[in-house]
Amino acid sequence: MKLHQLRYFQCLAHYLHYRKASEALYISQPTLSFAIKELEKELVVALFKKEGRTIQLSQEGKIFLDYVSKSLQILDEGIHAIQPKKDIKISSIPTVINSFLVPFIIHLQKEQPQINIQFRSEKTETITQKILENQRQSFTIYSSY
Amino acid sequence: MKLHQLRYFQCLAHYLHYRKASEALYISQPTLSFAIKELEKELVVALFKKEGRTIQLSQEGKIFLDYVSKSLQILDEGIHAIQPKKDIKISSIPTVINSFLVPFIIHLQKEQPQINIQFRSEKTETITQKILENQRQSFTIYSSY
DNA sequence: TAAAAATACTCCATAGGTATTTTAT
DNA sequence: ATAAAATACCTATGGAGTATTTTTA
Repeated sequence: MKLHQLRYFQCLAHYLHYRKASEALYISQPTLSFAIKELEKELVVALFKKEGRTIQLSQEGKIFLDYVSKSLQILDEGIHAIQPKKDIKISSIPTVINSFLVPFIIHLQKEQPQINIQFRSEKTETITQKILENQRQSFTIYSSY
Repeated sequence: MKLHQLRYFQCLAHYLHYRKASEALYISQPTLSFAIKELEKELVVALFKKEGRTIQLSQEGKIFLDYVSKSLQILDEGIHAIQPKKDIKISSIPTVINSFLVPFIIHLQKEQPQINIQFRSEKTETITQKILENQRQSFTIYSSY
């Protein structure tokens, strides 16, 4: 049994549609079909039943989904619990804050609420001076936000 | 992250000894070392700390172990919950029951308590007749018990 | 110096892909 | 006739191994 099979199962149980689920998982439809088939083979239990061109969870599938969801949730909590707090400190000129940083940070905070972000508006000379003094690191974010 | 890495982690956390844990897992010591290292790399957290030639769980390792144990236990319960009840019906001549079947079944019941075993003592002719009538299936168990 | 873990490689099983066929409305 | 899932086949990543080196009590 593989962890990814369980995540795929959970996703397919949600969509009840191989193509849509595979898209949500960013994998191909045959890959998802194969993964589910392998999981069912190992469990010797059909997790889904075909009803014409649509699929439904089987009785065992429903039961298994409950356990898998709880199990994965606890695992994810555990992963999160041991992650060190992440700090991002950004110094920027005002123009960049308004045009680019604010929407990016709003998005980032939604996705990664554990990241602590501080930003301050400063002159270009102050920023470059701090980088040169190694008080800050400089890198470029290529973003489509 | 892989399910086997979590099981390996759990086992190593129990033995706190790579060689012993690897033996309990029926894998080689380097394979265990590599698996744990990969897991730590992915988590960006040291799960164990080396104290001379012995190892201990790190603070994060202790926390993670709690979550992993709960998560895996729920998963295992789920797997068990959807398994159909297994039935084994054995017809046998008395000699075989005493010399071979009894110790085997004692062992099997300990390992697989969900399996329902029925056995009955019968004459060779009755047994072969039942097999021929397809009331029972015949197969040979090669066992070292 | 001996026991344990880490490192360096090799190999193969399988997760993933693309192309195609089968199935059901 | 069309949309969805299954099947067939190929590729490449990484999990497992053995052999060896490094580390530490």
